[in-house]
Amino acid sequence: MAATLKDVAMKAGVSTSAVSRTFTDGASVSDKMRRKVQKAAAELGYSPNFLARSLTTRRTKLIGLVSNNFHNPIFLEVFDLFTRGLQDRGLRPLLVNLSNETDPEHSVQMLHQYSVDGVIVASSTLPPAFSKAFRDKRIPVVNTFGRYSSSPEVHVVGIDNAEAGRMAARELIERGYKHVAFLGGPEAATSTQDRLKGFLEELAKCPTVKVSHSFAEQYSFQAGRSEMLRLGQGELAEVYFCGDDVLSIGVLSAIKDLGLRVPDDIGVIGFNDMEMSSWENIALTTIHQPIKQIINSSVELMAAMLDEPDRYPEARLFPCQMVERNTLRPRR
Amino acid sequence: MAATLKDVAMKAGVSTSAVSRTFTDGASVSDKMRRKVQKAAAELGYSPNFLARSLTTRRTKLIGLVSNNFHNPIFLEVFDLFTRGLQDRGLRPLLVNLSNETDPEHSVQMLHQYSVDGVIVASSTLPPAFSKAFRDKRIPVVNTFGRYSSSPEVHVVGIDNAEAGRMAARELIERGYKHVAFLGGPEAATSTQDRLKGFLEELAKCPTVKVSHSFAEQYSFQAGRSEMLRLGQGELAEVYFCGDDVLSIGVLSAIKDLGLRVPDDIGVIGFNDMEMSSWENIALTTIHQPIKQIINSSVELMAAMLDEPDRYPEARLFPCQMVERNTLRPRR
DNA sequence: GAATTTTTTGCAACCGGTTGCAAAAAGAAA
DNA sequence: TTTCTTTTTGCAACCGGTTGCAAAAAATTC
Repeated sequence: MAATLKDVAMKAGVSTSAVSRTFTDGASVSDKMRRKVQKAAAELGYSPNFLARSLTTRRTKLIGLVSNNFHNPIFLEVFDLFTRGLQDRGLRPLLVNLSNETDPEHSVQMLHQYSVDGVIVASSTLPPAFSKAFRDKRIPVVNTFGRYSSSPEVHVVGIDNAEAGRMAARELIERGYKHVAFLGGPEAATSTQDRLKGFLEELAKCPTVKVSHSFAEQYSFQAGRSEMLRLGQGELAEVYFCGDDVLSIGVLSAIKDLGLRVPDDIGVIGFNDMEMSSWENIALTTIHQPIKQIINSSVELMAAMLDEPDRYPEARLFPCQMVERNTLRPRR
Repeated sequence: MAATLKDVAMKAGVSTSAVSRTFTDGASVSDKMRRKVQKAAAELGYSPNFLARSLTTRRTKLIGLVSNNFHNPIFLEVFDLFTRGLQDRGLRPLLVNLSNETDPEHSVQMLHQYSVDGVIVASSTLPPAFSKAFRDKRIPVVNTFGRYSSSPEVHVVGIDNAEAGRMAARELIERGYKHVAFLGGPEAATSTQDRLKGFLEELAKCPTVKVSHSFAEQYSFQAGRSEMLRLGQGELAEVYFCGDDVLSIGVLSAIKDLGLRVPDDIGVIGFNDMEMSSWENIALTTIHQPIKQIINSSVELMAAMLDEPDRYPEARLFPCQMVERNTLRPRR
């Protein structure tokens, strides 16, 4: 149906190579030829077929964007930033939702079959083995929000979760809390483990502060809420460091139902600083994860890898920042 | 690098056709041959290249998923449902973020160049001309959340926004409100116009009820909040029908700052029923838009169009439902 | 104007698959 | 066994492009 290269060549009375060259930048064509071809192309409404082209160039400009986190509002910001960043570089995101996928290996193969130029794994809960599966197929991969390791096997862009945990601990100590608690996301997630580790590490330096911890079943409002309601049955800590903002908001809701006031009776500090946390009726004090920088850097790194596939793996870590709002008692 | 059809054929000592046929279902191959080929393929780690295949089959299984709404939390649910629905049918979403795209025509061409099998336009704010551009290129298109028209030129799946407006009006009348207001999203959006039209239409039947209306600049918390704060300077209505839940939440926040109580002093009814609206600390009374059904139906329709590209355009409309929570005074 | 260099162009092979067609092989009927 | 059907297989052309190479054309130098 649509016009092909051959049609244009015929119409312009030139060889197919000439047409191909007019549509490839950097190729050798005279101005006269280019004009002639462009005229014919315009008349036929021709534009080159990227997929056919990719067969010889071995470049599709397709990037697999894989995630399993379609319930945390912060991921809408993530998708927005990724799609724009990729588009700005002429790359196209092929979105893969791993939420109910039984066999991640299946996705690896599928992306391979679509000849994606690279894959971005945007998740802090997927096992590192998943990202490595792409590397084994020699597909460039960036694990955004992945676990920091001193000897990374794939590129990781994100934050140092252990340091973030320490930061939260220091903040709570400074504010004079004497009984603090960690309310993490899924226990199996590496981000949860690392944040808890850092948190406990720092608090170990202050033996006078009592520490406890527990986990919500997932990063969601209801999970945070029900975990907090459960905790409300027993003795409560003075402040809760939550693994994620959406969890924190669930916790805030539970605290209200328990008849307590924030931050007077009980404090809450979140993690991520998603847009919603700044809403005036929420006003969550939280630790800001610089997702804009993280994502831009991920895209940049991916673009660099397309030119240099065997780049030595690196970890790019960005510092987090406290964002003071209304859910923690003031500093002394 | 990766093994090709030819490699497998050579290794198995058969023709390339035989290999191709073992990987095409419905093709004529003997069991013996199939086993022989599969063995060789397994040893080489071969799997067919979808893009090369698409050249002859003229099917890529790629579906363009276009949206310009990456800030409304409900769209995370939308993307989740779309990606899963498409994946379940072996289709692959190529995500396009139209937010900062100056020239939508550019996206049309790009999707054409990637030979997508179809395009889903998920937006209630994009002009109908955009969807039509795909149809003009003979690319199957479904406009999800699009405007209902009695003579649609492209497939539309969504709700009857005018009817939704009427529904809201009836609800408020029943509850005895005597001064009601419409607080819509962007005035240019067809969904806003249609809802307002229905709303006014129904209220015109009750001349005793006073009606006013205004618009927020976009579907966002801050837009809703600042519009409500502005309205707070003058005389307020008894109840506000908001164009969207996220807008409503901004409105609720403003009302709180104005020192008023919901629903005693002032009522709010939202639209969409996104997950967040059910959170206990929000508990927004709203009109539920059946997005699950809408999206499943869109995917189903898209799948059907792949087999029958010239299907006569239809409008698929789903009824909305009131969801009673805590932001409206009780029915009398 | 001839010789030399540089640029432009077309030929033909190739990228990794699919498929119509006819020949070969296998199975059924006589 | 022979003949007729049916199934399986391979050949070769094709899908829509790109590209190395050598020939042709244009530009430069003497």
